[in-house]
Amino acid sequence: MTSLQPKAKRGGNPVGFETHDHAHCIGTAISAADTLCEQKALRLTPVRRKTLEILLQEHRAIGAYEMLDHLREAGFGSQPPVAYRALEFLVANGLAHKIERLNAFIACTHPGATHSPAFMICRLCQSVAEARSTHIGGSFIDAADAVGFQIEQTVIEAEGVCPACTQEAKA
Amino acid sequence: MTSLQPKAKRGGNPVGFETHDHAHCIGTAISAADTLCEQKALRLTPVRRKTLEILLQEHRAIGAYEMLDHLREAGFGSQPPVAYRALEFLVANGLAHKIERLNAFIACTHPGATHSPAFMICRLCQSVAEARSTHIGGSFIDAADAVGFQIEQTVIEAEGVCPACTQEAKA
DNA sequence: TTATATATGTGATAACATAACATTTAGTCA
DNA sequence: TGACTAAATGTTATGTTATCACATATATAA
Ligand SMILES: [Zn+2]
Ligand SMILES: [Zn+2]
Ligand SMILES: [Zn+2]
Ligand SMILES: [Zn+2]
Repeated sequence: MTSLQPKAKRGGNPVGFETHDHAHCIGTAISAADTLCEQKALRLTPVRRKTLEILLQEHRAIGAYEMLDHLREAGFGSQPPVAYRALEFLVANGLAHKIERLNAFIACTHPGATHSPAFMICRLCQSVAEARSTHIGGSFIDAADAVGFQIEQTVIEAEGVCPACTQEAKA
Repeated sequence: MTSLQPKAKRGGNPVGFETHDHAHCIGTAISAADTLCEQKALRLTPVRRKTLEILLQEHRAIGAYEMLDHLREAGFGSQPPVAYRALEFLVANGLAHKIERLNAFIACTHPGATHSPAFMICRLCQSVAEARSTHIGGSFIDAADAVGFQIEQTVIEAEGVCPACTQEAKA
């Protein structure tokens, strides 16, 4: 993990390439998840909570089998459905997302509001940043409307090189 | 396959939900591929050509193992790399695309120009339409530029209900 | 021709994902 | 409380998607 720091960001910009107080970031996210689950009467059971904690701790996209390894170490079941079911719960309730390009999962950086996320995946350091994608998805929705296609869900992912890796390449 | 027909399209609109002269569509596409490969000094070998023909013939997203079945029947090798390598060639050279959401492949509807395609996937009839996505990808590129992320490739896919299936649902 | 690079065939295996069913746990209500 | 029900978890087995490694064949270049 490098500490090279790209330009500062403001609300509404992508999240994930900047340095930050990670412990605080985890705590905030868990609290938000607790609140959200209480409001929606969802059960954030131990294995689901641990799964979310691992996603937040790692702060990157994690495959289901890598997650399974973590869960096993934490004393939970050791078979694939254990991981897949917990991840499915988190994704279904907006606490995590699946990165289709990577067959991997990542914690949502702004859970609560329903949103169609967009991701930027660095092919060099494998970091993944989530952007609020209102306008990105918006133009897609317009294009779909024009032909009568009813969008229910979108997958918007970009692969490339993150700011930090771009800097390193120049150096 | 239904023959219900949504609104007509013009150039620049999505392709794939309308009825059309399929034989002509295949012939045109193969010719275009021949031309493109000649220009770029690419080798459209028998197995690669057959793979493209199958994608065009089926006119839908096809998994690698289904493709492998077709290739085996056509007298080619019967092991997974046969299909994956041919598909990789077609994708790398813009003659086909991978639909990440489906882990499947589809012929490009307008090969030649480098483009970042966007797809609309019907969850009812499994049809897939490719849209020219200049402005869709464009807004994503702007968002990435704002944080210094260098986009090299994009995955833009929408899942929902196509015009024909929407009509059927109403009826 | 000889050398070199590219492409293909094949067997084995890795990585990702789900079906089916038994067991346990959490909430409901007589 | 205990019996009932629904939800969640554990586990076995299997299905699906993708790649590695290496031998062989084919095309291109010197
Ligand atoms: Zn999110
Ligand atoms: Zn990077
Ligand atoms: Zn295309
Ligand atoms: Zn449809």
